Amino acid sequence: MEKVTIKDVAKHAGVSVATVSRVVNNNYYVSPEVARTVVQAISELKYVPNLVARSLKKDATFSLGVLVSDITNNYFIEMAKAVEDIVSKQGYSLIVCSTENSRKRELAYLELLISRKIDGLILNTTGENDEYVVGLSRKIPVVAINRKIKDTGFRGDLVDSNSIQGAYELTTHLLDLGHRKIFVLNGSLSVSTGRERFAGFQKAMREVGIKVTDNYPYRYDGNFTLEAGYQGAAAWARLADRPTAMIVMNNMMTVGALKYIQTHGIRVPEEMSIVSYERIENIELFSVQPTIAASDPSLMGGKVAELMLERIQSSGLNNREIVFQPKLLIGNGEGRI
Amino acid sequence: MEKVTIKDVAKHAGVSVATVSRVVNNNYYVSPEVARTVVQAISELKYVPNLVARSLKKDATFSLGVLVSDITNNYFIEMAKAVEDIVSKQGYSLIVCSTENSRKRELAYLELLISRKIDGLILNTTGENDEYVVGLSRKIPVVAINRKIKDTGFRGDLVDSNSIQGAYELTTHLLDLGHRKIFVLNGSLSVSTGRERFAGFQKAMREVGIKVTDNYPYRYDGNFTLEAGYQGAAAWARLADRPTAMIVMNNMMTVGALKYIQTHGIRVPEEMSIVSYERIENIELFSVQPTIAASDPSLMGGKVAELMLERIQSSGLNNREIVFQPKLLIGNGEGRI
DNA sequence: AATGTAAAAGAAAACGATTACATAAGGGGT
DNA sequence: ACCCCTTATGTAATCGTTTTCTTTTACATT
Repeated sequence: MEKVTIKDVAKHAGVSVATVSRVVNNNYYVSPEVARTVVQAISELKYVPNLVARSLKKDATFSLGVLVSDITNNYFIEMAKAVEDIVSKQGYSLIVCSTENSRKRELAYLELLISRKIDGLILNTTGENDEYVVGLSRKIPVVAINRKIKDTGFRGDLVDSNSIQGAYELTTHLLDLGHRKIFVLNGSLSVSTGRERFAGFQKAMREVGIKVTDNYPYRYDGNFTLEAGYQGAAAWARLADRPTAMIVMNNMMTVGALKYIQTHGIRVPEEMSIVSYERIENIELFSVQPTIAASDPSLMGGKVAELMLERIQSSGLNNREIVFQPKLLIGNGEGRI
Repeated sequence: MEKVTIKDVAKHAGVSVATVSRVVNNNYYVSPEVARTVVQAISELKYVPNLVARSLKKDATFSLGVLVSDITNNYFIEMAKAVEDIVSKQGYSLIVCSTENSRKRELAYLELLISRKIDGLILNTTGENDEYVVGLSRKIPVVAINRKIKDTGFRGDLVDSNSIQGAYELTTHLLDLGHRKIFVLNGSLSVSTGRERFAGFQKAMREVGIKVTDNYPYRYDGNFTLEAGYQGAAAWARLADRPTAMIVMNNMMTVGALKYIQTHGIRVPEEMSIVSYERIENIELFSVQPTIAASDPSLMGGKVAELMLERIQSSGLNNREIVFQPKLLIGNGEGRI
């Protein structure tokens, strides 16, 4: 009753452990009769193979590490779910961890996952341990999501949303509505996503003749968190000449900004228009529904899974980059000037 | 460079593997000088212990299975996060899986987790494999969340929200506002949560002299999903004599119902008042903000972690039940009749 | 009849740790 | 001088699998 191993099955079936193993993995000559006996014994004893032992021997754990910046962000959950849906069919499990954008946490989790011998890593990098990640990337398959691995020498894939394009389109949308004084609520400029979204904003502004330099006055550099969004909106509110519009570079910050807006009774879009990058869960039910630029996290997750499985199967693949084009979903958070 | 094991470290440091192991686990006599050499060797070779091998030997994987009905439900994410925060300090990792309330999926995950040799199971049961779970519960520590394990013989803990009380208070709240025709949007009656919330509703109704029998006309039995919520609201809408209020038994269904309400232009609370069980993420930003009864998932998760760690450490504990009292958070989704 | 090959099964060596057991040196107590 | 205990280290067994060797048998080919 307690702890039945392959040995017990072998004894019970009157065969060697090798034979039992062969039946379990059915990948070698075993006569039908013996196989039947073994199957019988397995079900009688309720034997279930010890995956830990198997992992040790096979040097493969059939588990994948997923390291995202914020597990509270529904966007990542959707993505992880899509990944799981696919890889679980091949027997893989996910260990999902949240770095909270902390260098230390990320490193600690990376080390933990490595010692747990994960077969592959799916990483939304903080950008602060990228040298380490580069090292990893030549030991195990790595697929980066949304944020590029900074260091050269990285060996792996990237599944990204076209941040420049998305931010460009959001900005253009505001410009088309007549806005010229636009507040930009940036994400972390230390990660590619943050920089590129800002670049997309700059590009659109430049096209209407507005130079957005480093000391652009209508700007708040946040770190993609709810709190940063709240603070960013507060920074907007403190300005003497409040911009008529605001572009927020991710969903969490947008929620934070909306909370500020809500609690301070700011009328949208009369006093301020707001647009945002990335999907927000249940936005259809919000009283203020910002227009958003977004790529489908399920689709992205599907691609991540696909690349990962390929990379696990065949080594020596070149780096690949899959870039999704964000779509604009028009809301009610912006008005014509 | 590739794959450095304890043997390599031993050789490099000129000691036996046993000594290296002792240094790594520092739980046995090792002279300071030798220890220093070993530490040196470890860092030079960048040795990291293989947790798979350790698990096999120690018969402990330091990983916990978390099986919830719906990983898309922020409520469970918050809870899982709280659990992780605590158990990770003791070196435990979480494998989180989503059953989608499917018997088959739950069973498959249970078997997978067992063969992965998890040290403990945290389970939001579907109620359909409870005999199996009872069996498990006498092999590894099990902590149930929100839903009771049906079968007798279960050996483990339960962390729950007082469903009867929560539903009772929500109903009473509506009754106090003058409502008498109240539509009830039930969750799965096959799980304790669903049954108890319904019972709480019945109790409150009985107190004002209304018998809610099995063929109560204002009722829809859903299964805690978004889709069920949508359908439930549709069922309400189809009634000739629409009840003036609706009580929805979990957050996902409430979101579904709100979506129906939104897309069909039903005015809240003029045409219908709505109250709900469990927190909804970002409800502050909704245009309709139902009053909710909820227990704090972080607090509950903290308790779950605590019970689990205790159960891992000492065997032979009695079953424990921790019941959180839900609090009413008043919104704007209901009106006086 | 001799030989080659495929099918079937077992014995035993891994995988990378932990740990029970054995051994030895150094001191303190008598 | 003897014994015993503590400290320090090594040897080897073990955890539960998979898999490489073997060996044996049976059958087809010549």
